Amino acid sequence: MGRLISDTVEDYLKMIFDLSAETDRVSTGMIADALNVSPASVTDMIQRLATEDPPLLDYIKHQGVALTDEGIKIALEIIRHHRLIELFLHEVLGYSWDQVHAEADRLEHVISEDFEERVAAVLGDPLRGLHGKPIPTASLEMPDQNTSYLLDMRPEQHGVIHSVNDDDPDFLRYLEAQGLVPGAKFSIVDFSPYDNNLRLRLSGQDQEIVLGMGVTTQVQVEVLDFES
Amino acid sequence: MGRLISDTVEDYLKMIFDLSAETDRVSTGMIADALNVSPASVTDMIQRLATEDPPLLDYIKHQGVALTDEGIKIALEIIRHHRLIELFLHEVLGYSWDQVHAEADRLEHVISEDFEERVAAVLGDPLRGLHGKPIPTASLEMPDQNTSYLLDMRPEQHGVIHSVNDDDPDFLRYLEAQGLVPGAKFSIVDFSPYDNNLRLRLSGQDQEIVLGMGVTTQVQVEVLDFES
DNA sequence: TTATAATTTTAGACTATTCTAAATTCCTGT
DNA sequence: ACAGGAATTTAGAATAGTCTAAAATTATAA
Repeated sequence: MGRLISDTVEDYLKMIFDLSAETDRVSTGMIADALNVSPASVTDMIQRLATEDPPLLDYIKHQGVALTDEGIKIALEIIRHHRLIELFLHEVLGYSWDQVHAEADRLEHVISEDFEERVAAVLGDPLRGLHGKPIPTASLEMPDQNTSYLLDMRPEQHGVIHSVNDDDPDFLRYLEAQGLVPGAKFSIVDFSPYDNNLRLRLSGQDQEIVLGMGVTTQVQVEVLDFES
Repeated sequence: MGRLISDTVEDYLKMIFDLSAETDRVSTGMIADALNVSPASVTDMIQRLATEDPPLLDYIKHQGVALTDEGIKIALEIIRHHRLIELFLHEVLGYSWDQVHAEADRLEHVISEDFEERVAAVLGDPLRGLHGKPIPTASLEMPDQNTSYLLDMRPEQHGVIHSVNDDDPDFLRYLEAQGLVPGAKFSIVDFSPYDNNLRLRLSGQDQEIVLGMGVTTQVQVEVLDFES
């Protein structure tokens, strides 16, 4: 417990956790892009984290990294902070859903366990964040969510928006304007295989909307068995 | 405005502001003691801050430093953050008055202007902090408070507790147990010139309490013209 | 007023994080 | 199977902040 983890290290671990959703091993280049630092800096850092005691990363030269259990624990702690803070900023201080991310990115590193607990209590121990993502539990379990990407849905299928990426305020305002918020139900009307565009209709709305990969890769859904 | 001020620099400026209440020029040694760093580190830092553009400190070798107007502005910004956050933690999250300081010391550096404004609004733009100290206004004016130290009061005088130092949780719990909280009225009963002990009675209480310099130097009061 | 003590400053070094540029390794396509 | 290009790693350096030990300055006090 008593390890001294810098904000920078926390950012690396959190980002590697996110990127691990895509690939088994996360490459130096992916991390560098995501964190806006040079690949050389990433190599330095991951080598350091892999030789910590206990190691936070499992690193194989030229093959990228995977988080160790220890690394996962730290990442989940920060992700829990982040999502609780986002919800708190919205519920208690009236932030809009596109404003919360930047503030949470700074606060997540400095709050105490006590702060975390009190915020969770005020919010009623929420299971999901403002953008739909699950919040790791106090004992750092990440609930399974049986979701898929909107990208992979096809005509005739029905679904409900589960969660969206929270890091781009413009994108979030766009989604909200379209009604693409967690909980919104929809049916797929058409799919265009050449550009991967999806045409869908939100339940309760007449108009159809067409979404390209810039959107469909950023939105996670639950597929429903029938229209409801 | 767009200067990049590190947390460390903010801590130096805040501390120098506090110490400036005592002396005109603040010495290297005082800062080193207060921040728990070596005198050599302080010399390095104050030389740097005095040669910033614009300078944050006015520094004369071997004679200590004073804040420039620019330095004062930054210090007041952080002090405003600190005191708003302390109040917020108490009012909204139920922290006790001895718990708030450590948390505020970390949060004060990372909150945005937006956060500051929203918290101030939720709290109703308070003028005084949890421990009685004035809160700098949004435009960074520090309200005058016409107070003196409890230390300097003498028998027959009456007063009201204005504010107390917030940085020692044990001390704060002790004060609370004694009823020595901002707003409490009292009369001085006796003064012992050899040990500087003061005997006083809180209004509404029969029992008298004796306080030494360890307490009376840490408590600020408003002197009242008559008992009320 | 001069020696001694206290304080402050300088010098040199360490850690964390970052960078650029050069070297190395891996992968892919012919 | 190997040449070229892409990705990664190494090497060397910068900055912010800290330290200890030594040198310099100021203050004290006989």
